[in-house]
Amino acid sequence: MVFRKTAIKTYEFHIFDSKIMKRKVTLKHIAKELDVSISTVSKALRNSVEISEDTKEKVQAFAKLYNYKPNNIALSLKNRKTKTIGVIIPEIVHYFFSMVIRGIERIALERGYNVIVGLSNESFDKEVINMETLANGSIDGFILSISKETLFQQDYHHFNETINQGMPIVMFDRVINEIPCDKVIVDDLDGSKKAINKLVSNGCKNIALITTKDYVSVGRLRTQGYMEALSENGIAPNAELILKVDDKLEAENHLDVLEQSIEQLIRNNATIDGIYAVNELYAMTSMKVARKLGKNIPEDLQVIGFTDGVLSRHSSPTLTTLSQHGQQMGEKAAELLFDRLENEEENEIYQTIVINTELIERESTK
Amino acid sequence: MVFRKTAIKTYEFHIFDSKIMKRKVTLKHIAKELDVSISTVSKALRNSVEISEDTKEKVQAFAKLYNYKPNNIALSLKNRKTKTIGVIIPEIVHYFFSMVIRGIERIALERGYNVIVGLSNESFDKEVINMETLANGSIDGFILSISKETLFQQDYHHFNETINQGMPIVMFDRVINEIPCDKVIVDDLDGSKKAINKLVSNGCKNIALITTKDYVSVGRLRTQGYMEALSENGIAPNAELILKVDDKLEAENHLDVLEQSIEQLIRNNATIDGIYAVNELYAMTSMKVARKLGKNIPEDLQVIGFTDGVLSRHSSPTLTTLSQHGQQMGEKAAELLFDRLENEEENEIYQTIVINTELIERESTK
DNA sequence: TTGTACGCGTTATCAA
DNA sequence: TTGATAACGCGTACAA
Repeated sequence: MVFRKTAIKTYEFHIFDSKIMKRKVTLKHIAKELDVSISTVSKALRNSVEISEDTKEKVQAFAKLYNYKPNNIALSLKNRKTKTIGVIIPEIVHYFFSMVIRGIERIALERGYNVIVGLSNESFDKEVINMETLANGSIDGFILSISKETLFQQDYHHFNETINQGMPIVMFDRVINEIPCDKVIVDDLDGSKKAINKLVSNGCKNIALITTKDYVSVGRLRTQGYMEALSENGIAPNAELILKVDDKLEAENHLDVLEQSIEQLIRNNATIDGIYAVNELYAMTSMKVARKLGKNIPEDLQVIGFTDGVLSRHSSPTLTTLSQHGQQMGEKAAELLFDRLENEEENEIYQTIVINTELIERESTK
Repeated sequence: MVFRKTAIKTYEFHIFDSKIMKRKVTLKHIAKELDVSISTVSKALRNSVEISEDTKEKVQAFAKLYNYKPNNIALSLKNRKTKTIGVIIPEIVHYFFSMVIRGIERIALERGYNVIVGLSNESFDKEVINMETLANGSIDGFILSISKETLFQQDYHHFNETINQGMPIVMFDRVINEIPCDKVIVDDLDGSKKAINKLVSNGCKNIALITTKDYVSVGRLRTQGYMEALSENGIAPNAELILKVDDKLEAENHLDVLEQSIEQLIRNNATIDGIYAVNELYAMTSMKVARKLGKNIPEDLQVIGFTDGVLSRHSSPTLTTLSQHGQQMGEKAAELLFDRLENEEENEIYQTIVINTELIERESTK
């Protein structure tokens, strides 16, 4: 086996493991082969001044030939940090969450971190299990968005325990104020106001709201924004125009129930000329039902949805939405976490970063 | 500090670290505190018969009190396996890929593995970098789908090197036959035939194809299926009816170009009564353009798309599609990988599992 | 300039 | 029944 390093020097190494190398080569292998000590190899590879040029060249040539790479696990154990973070989200087949992951991943690659993804599936138990299996040394910190079940049960002990063990958490979108950690949220209240103001200034007098039950914090805030914005515009909120969908209905007929509820809402309130929905799917479904009932969009009825996703852009008519900037949220969350991890002194001051929503006007509004 | 284990025994432990425990507790801490050796603690916690009941109870009580959990990194180093796999996909904000991840994650949780996700972003370099940063001991194996750029450049050295180092790979969807590894693919050829047969039996005489350039293997196979199915139905393929979109156009105006091309296609061929598109977006866009040109769907024109996603289910009219069963593909890929990792003897026989497509009929066909 | 010893946290083997 | 030791792979302080 001949390895030519320069025009001048040529090293000859006998093949040091007659069977094909299947296991990764370690410092130990190299040391044995070149008949030096492990630490010499280690130093040589890190170009230490302690080692002679000759030895360094020889070692580096050998290492390159056998494609030596330091073992990450050993480094993690030694350094007491893994350069890996855990991301727990309720669902991945979802435009917003996958955008967040994309943002996290982008920053992680940039700053040399790996990302372990865990799905809670909106279940409290899975959220706990996922966190426990990762909190045993596998990762340096968490980025997460709380599952609906956890929000509903209001059991947050696993977050507090994790934080107490010195593992930082950054929460995004679905957060709990009481937990001491950094947070990245969207301005749900302000977003709602933007939407309602838009509808009002476009001439809407009877704006319906399609939202979720109140235990999902974002739903509650968006509802609150709707109420406040109406008041600010001198419009008295009408309970008749508010539809609270139970989104725990993960049953087969979830969509049917949704459609029926919306149909009833529109039928019972013929004067509805605007709909504000707290997510894209509710908005899409509203448009579908409205058209079925003979309403033209946006002439008879204008629709705005929270959460900008693929559906909004490709529906007919295309949907006016509030973008949450999911990727930006992910990037921000990642930066907060990495900064905290790399900051030596423990900082007990936690930030909450608010990402502004953006009204993206499309065909469903005038 | 009193810890009551049973009605009979009560242990009293003095708080062994007066400041609040921030670092995770280790065997060493426990050993020191209880004044026994580390190995005694280790054995006691694993309920070894070597250790006396008394000691076991005491150690276990203490461990529970301080919430001891073995450090995963140390175990990984010792066992030479991490129980973690790497998943490299081109894009995560994509229904199919996120379904695959969901499938992988489900099996991983079930079998006690963690999942590190890396995004290649369709770039060769990022694919290589992602693989290199993970192949240094962080994971036990890969599941991946090849980036378009890699397919285009046909440079597969990183796959071969990884496999040669004894790290197994399972490829899904976008695979290369020549690489020695397990594979999970969809029957693109057969799926296309199902679609074409459906359109033909529904009365279509002039079926257009909207596909990608040939270097994406799935696009090529789907095109081939279209051709063969037409022949089998006694219809001569017409080059005029085939539109090959260059999907490397990631530019802002990508969608515009797509729309224009499709509009031209339909204008130039007024007799088109069926469109088969190799993905959901192309199919949706076709419907949109067709309606703009005054065609009724499905009366004048029937449309089928490959890849079943959110768009198909919520468009108006809803779209008939071929489902790839992304979640099932992910589950299968994960099982193949875990089985191989847990099988002691090296098995040089690689499987290719073909997942059947399913035609999901909706409103865009009669 | 090179090598020895130690520690990261764990388990397994062997000795006491 | 318990404990000392070695090993997994690495980096570094210190000794030679």
